[in-house]
This record gives sequence, structure tokens and C-alpha cells, in this order.
Amino acid sequence: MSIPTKYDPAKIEDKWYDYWLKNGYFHSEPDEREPYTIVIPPPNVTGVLHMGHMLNNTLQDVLIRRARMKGKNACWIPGTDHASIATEAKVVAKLKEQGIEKDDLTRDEFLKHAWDWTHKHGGIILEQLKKLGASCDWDRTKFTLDEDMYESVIKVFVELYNKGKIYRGYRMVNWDPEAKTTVSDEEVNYTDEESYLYYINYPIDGEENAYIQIATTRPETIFGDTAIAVSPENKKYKSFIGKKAIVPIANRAIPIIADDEVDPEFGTGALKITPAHAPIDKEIGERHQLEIIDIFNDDASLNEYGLHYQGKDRDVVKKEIVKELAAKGFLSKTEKHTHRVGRSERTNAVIEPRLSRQWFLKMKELAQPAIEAVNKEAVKLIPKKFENTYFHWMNNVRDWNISRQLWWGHRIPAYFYGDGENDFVVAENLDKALELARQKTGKPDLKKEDLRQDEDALDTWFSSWLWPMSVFDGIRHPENKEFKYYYPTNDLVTAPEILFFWVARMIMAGYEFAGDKPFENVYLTGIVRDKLGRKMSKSLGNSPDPIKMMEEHGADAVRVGMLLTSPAGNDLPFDLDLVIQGRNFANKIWNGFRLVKSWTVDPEKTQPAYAQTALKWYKNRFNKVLSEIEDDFSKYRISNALMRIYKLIWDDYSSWFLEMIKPSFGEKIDQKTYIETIAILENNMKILHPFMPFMTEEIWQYLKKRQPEEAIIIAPYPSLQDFDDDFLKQMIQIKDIISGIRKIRKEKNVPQKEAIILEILEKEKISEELFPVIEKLAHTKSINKINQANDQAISFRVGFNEYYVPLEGLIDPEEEKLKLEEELKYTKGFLKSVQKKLSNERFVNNAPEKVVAMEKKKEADALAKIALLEKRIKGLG
RNA sequence: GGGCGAUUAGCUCAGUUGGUUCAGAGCACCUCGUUUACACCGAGGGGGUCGGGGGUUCGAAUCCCUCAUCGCCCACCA
Repeated sequence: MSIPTKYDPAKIEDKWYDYWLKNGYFHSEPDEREPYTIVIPPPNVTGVLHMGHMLNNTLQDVLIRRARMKGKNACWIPGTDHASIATEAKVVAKLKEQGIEKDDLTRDEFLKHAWDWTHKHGGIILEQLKKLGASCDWDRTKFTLDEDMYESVIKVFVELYNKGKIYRGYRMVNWDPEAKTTVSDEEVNYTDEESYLYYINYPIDGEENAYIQIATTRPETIFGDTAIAVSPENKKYKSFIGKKAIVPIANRAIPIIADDEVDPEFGTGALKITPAHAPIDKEIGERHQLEIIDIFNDDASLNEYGLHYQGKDRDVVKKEIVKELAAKGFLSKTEKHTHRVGRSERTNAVIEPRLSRQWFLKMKELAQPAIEAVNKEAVKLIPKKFENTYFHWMNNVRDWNISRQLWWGHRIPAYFYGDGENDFVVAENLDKALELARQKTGKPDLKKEDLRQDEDALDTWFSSWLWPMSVFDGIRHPENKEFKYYYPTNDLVTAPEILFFWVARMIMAGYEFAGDKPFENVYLTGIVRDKLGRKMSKSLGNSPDPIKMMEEHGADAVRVGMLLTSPAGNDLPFDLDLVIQGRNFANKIWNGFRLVKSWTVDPEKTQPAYAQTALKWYKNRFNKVLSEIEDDFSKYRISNALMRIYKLIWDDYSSWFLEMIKPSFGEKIDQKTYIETIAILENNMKILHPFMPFMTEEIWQYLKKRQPEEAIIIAPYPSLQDFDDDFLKQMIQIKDIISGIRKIRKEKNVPQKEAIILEILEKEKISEELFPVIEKLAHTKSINKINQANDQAISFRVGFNEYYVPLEGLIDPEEEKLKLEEELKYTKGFLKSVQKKLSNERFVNNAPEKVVAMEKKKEADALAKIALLEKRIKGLG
């Protein structure tokens, strides 16, 4: 059987994925083993895979595969989120294309369209994750609108309502006029935008030619003005307080009031108050019991209060009213002004602050155990720097507006029986609602038809905050076996952008409903950016197509590319070069494997000394690196761990170890070395498997005929063994000697096939055990110890020892001398700095003994070296 | 406006309690190389006064102050 020269991922990746799937290696059931659980951050059900998902899920897969190999019962729960706003917006847009308006449909009709859309496009992203190699337990795939998930959400809502934590409030909310729904504070993005500040004169009621001037960015809201406020400290306006001003165009008289909130420095120092449309105005309005006039329709066009502007969009009205104000002499001046504008994360529409009756969840109490959990590190945020942000947000948490004016989602289980503000009951279903309503109203003849369920749906996050519990049915049945076994989960990998949306709320929900944290560690990834540092986005077109990239270069290469430079919490400046580096690595490994497979074993042959040493060295080296990798993983330094494996395999294994044991041309390899080399290769593949699952399985299966239960995906991870650090240090010396010889060969053009002699002037003991390696790699015909310098040779130093390579006819004494003099100069400089330190009394008196002793040794060493060099230079004449 | 974090080689980052091994890694770069695993390669090499300034200390990339630049989070400036 011939092995292809080049590793071709396209040919094998699907094969192994199917193999793992078929053998059920992704599936988990509770058993006696220790569980290791991750719940996926559920992507939008109709979403497609982007680079952020790639990074995120690669990390999760690395963690889950490693845990699986380490003998844990690894369970990675996949699933999707119904993503109410995003999905509903997509469905509305699609219907519009077909000439259908949402408003013309009934709720049920619309939901049917939404479900059709979901069934058509839903789950594509999960299929894409399979290409990446994600070893999720697909039998456990969940969707946030599944029946059991739905029941969990409703149960929680009812419970929280009964505890008094959910209430209805007439509050200022963020209104998205495009999606025609409220959005949470977290879903509003603020940016500085250029606009204008308009100075408008409001005539004083009953006075001639007297007016008060205000400055506003929103002249179109004057129809909602119900007062003008000034600072009580402001002398300029003292005389105005208590008078009335006339709203231009609207011709209404409104009071001029004093309020501390008004900044006398800003604009004119007078502020028009529109309680329905600005948070600060609402507060001032409440303090002064001002009338509230809402001038907008749901789509931010003006309603009847807008008079002749009724029906026109706010932006159109702004332009037109400025002209009218100017024409009628109310507009005094216009100046450029930069201010912060809030836009909806989903639709990018400018958010309209609006007073509206909504459902809220009290957060203050829920936040307490969640703060405590992070504080005492029951839940760890990685990297730690996010804890500050977390605490800050949690300590200032505001009530959560959980209702959305959407149909796609969990419908709020509140049932109205009348028109009064409190004429409703909250219950799991209509039957229970009826019962409650009958009790509450005292009307036993109340019928189902008399009840009307709230039209609104819940914020998507109100279902995802239960995710780690609801996927195990822990909300409906907290005593069930699965929930008890898998919960709390272990690691959560997600983006810092949703720290508050999701992570913080899951922690709150965990303590509130299960009395325990939802997970132990939260690994926060960075944002995937392009080479220029821009966030990758569809609109910029700067994001590579992950699927195409995996097809071209292999999923393993892409995984390596994603992880090479992405420490937790740091943005990942992604570039195709990283994937190429991953691909090159795969090819390197492949060829290292091919080389080993090409050897034929001679059972009669005895093991050469160099091979024995090489094996001893590599095994020690492997264990040292393994211990470093363990440490990296314990600190979630995943990139670092990968880089260590990369260097281990490329440098230690390929460049050094394989070269050491490689049989000479035409020769066979001895059995012992061969068997051990295979074992070494297998261990390399094992520690690499979490990062490059496909190629490692391919090589693993190529190496030996294996039964399904012997697949690498479930092979036991190498256990950590002791290593001899001194021996490893000796090998570093040997490597330096070999490099020294290579350098001479290069400088003097002595080809590798020409054997050379190495002479050693030994000042410190060097172990002869390692000489066969020098012989093999530097191609020496003899290695001799000598007692004095050989002037007919080229020299180099490693540590305190001098090495000579006699090369007749190629020696240039002047060149040698120059080299030595340069080194002498450097050593003298070094000595000077050491002696300067040692002559400093304060150093000698204050520094710890150990440090002083070290400096003294440095001094002695330098002196010895100088003597040596001087002698050599003298010898050269 | 308030808070947090960062600034180390061309790029992306390590650098644990200040003291051999503290100035490192990978990529990129330069030179050489058709040696029978791999040019998706090998061998060798260059490159940073650790953002600026000040301080503490015998000793600072590491601790303190300050300035500059960048990033993030929070906030009702019309």
C-alpha cells in the first residue's frame, strides 16, 4: 500500500467524521465516570457559520476531545437559538419580497411562515460545524423553541411573576421603529454622529417680543413638548420661571420650570421637555407632574399630535419643520453638533426612546449570588480582566425589559380578562389562567373566550439564560438523573460581547432555579478581525468563507490557523497565512509519518548507540513538554499549548529525533528502535488529536489495523511521567556542538557527506553517552579529547569547552584570531559589568547571598575564559 | 463624563513572587542548499536602549507617579 506524498485532507475528513459518528463516540450517557460537559452557545437557527463561530467551536472541540481522551465522560450539547428579532426580521423581509405585509397576517399565519423558514434554513449551521470536526452529541441537539424548552421558559416566567420579580411597568424603553419592538439596553449600540443643534425661540405667553431660546437636536419633537426647564441657579432665566412659553407651530402654552438636572452650560441653558421621548425629560416630567404627549406611531412616523406632519417619518419631519420654523422666524441659528446616537443592533435603525407599557424583571436580587459566585471564584472568568467589567455591570444592573413586540418567540403567559391595568393573570396555560381569573374576579362563569393572551413574546435571552439547565430538562424536572449528573457544566466558551446578555444572566438563573452555578469556567474569546484590524462582517466583505477554506486547506489546517495566535480575550487578527501555516504543519507531520513507514525492519540488527540515546532523549523531552502542556491547559492557554506541540513535533521530533535514528542509505532499522519510534509517533498523534482530529486519526489508522474501539478519538491520553532535566540540558550542549560543526561546514564549504574529525578541549565534563549522536548528525569520523589547542583547526566554544575541527588547507589563522579577539572583547566587557556590580558595597551587603555567589561565579568563569582566549590568541602568533 | 485594560523584534504574542537560564517564541525577512520524508523543505543568520519622562531599589520589561497613544465597558448631556 503506497502512502500519498502529500496529505490530502479533502479525501479523508468526511470519512473519519462519519466513522466517529457511526461508532457513537460523540454520544454521552450518564455513567460512573466523571462528567465533562460543555453547552454550545446556540447560534441563530437560520444563521450561517462565520469566523467567530469557527474560533469558538474549535476551542470547545479541543477541550471536549481532550477530556474524552483523558477518560472523562465528555458531553458537548449542540443546539440553536430561535433569535426572535433576527429571525422575525428575516421572515418579514422575505414576505415583503413576496408582496406580503406582516400586518396583513394573523399571528398563526405569520408563525407558519416563520416555521417554514426555520425548517428550510434551520440547522444549516450545525451541519457546517460537522465539517469543522465538532464532536457534539448530536442526539442531544436542542432548539430554544422545542416544546420542553418552551415549557421551561413559561414555568420560569410564572414562578418569577409569583415571586413578585416580574412586573409590568410604564417605562422608557428603547424602541426599534423598524422592527417595531422594544430592544434591551444591551442591544443598542451608540456611535458619535454629526448632526445639528437647532436654536429655537419660544415666545413668552402674553408678552410682546419676549421669548426664551432653547437648543435641541430634535426639532421634530416639539409637538411633544410639555414644559421648558432651566437650572434654578441660572440667573439669566430666573425671571422666566413660572411664566408660560408658546410652542411654535403647535401653539400650545407650556410652563417654564426650574430643575436641577438642567445643565446651565449646555446650549442656551434652557431645555425643552418631551417626557414621552427622552429619558431625562421623563424624569423631569415626573418630578413636575407634566403631561405626557407621545407623538409617534410604531414606525416613528408622527401621529395626530404632529398636526400637518401626521403620517410623515421623523427624519422627513425634521427637515421640513426646520424650514417651517425658519420661515416663521422661530429658528434663531443652526450649528454643527456631534452627539451619541443609539442604533438597534439588529436593524441599525435609530432607536427612539419611548414610554411604553412593558414587562420587566427585577434584577438587583438575582444579581447578588451571581456577583458572589465570581467573587469567590466558584465561577472563573478567563481572562480575569473581564471580572472588573462584570462586577461593574452587575453592581449597577437595571431591571430587564423582557417583552418584545414580536410573534416569533415564547409568548408571554399573561391573560387579560378586562381593560384595567391589573385585569390579568399569569399562568402556564389557558386552563390554569381561567381558574385563576375566576378566583381573582370572583366570577365563576368566566369563559376561556373571555381571556385574551398578551400579544408580546419574550426576549430571546429570556430562554437562553436557562440553556445549561433546560437542555437537561433541569427546569421542569430538577431531580432527573441527567441534570444531576451533567449540571453544573464545566466550561463555557463564548464571546465577551455577550457577557451581560447571556453569561451573567445564566449565572443568575443558575443560582435562582438550580441553586448552583451553571458552569465553572468561562473562556472568553476575542473578536476575529481582518489583517487591517477591522471586525469581520458580511457588509465589509472581509470575511473568508469558512467552508471554502476548509475544503481548500483542510479543517485541521483551519483549526490550527484559528488557534495559533488567539490567547483568551485577545482579538484574533486572522489571515489566510495562519491557515497556510497550519497546512504546512499538517504536511510536515504527514511526511514524518511517511518516512517512518518507509523503513524496513531487520530483526537481526542490534540497536545502535545513537538510536538508544535518541530514544532516551526524546522520551524525556516529550514528558517535559507534556508537563508544560498540562500547565497551559490548566490556565486555558490553549494557543500556547498548541505552539508547544507544534515545536515539539517540528523541531524535536522531525528535525532532531528522526534525523538521529534515521538508518543510513540502503540500511534497515533495528526492531527495538522501530517499535519505540512507532510508540513515540502514536503519542505525538494523541496529544495533537484535539487540535487536528482528522489527520491524527488517519495516521493512527494507517500505522496499525485497529478495531473501532481503538480509534484515536477515544484512545487514552499519554500519562505524565518523570523526566531527567539534566539529561535534557546535556542534549542542548550536544545540539550546540552539532550546530557549531554545521556552521563550520557551511563557512568552509565542507559537504555533509565528507566526514570530519572533532577534537575536544574539555574544561567541564561532557557525557560520552551522547557522542554517537554527534557522530551521526555532524558526520564525524572520530571524536577525540585533546589537552591543548590545535592551531591547525577551526575552533568554536560551547559552554567552557573548546572544540576543534582540523581542516587541512582551509585554515586561515588571521580569521581565527579575529574571531577569538572579538569574543575576548565581549568577555572582557561582560567581566567589567560583573566586577562593577561586585565592587558596589551596597550590592554585596544587600543582595541575597545566592545572588552574590552567582555573580562571583560569573566573575571567575569570565576570568578563566579570558585566560583561555588570550592563550589561544598568543598561540596563533 | 466615569471606570478598566493594554503599549516588549516588521507582525501576533510569552515573560509567573524584581536577581544565572531575562530580553524570548512563531510567522515574516536575509544567505546558502536538487543529501534517497517533506521546497507546504533543510541549514545558517540579522533584528528590540521592553511607548516617553520621573521615582523606589544594590538591582526594574517586572513596583510607584506622570504624560502620550490605542482598545473595551458603563452613563440621561438636550
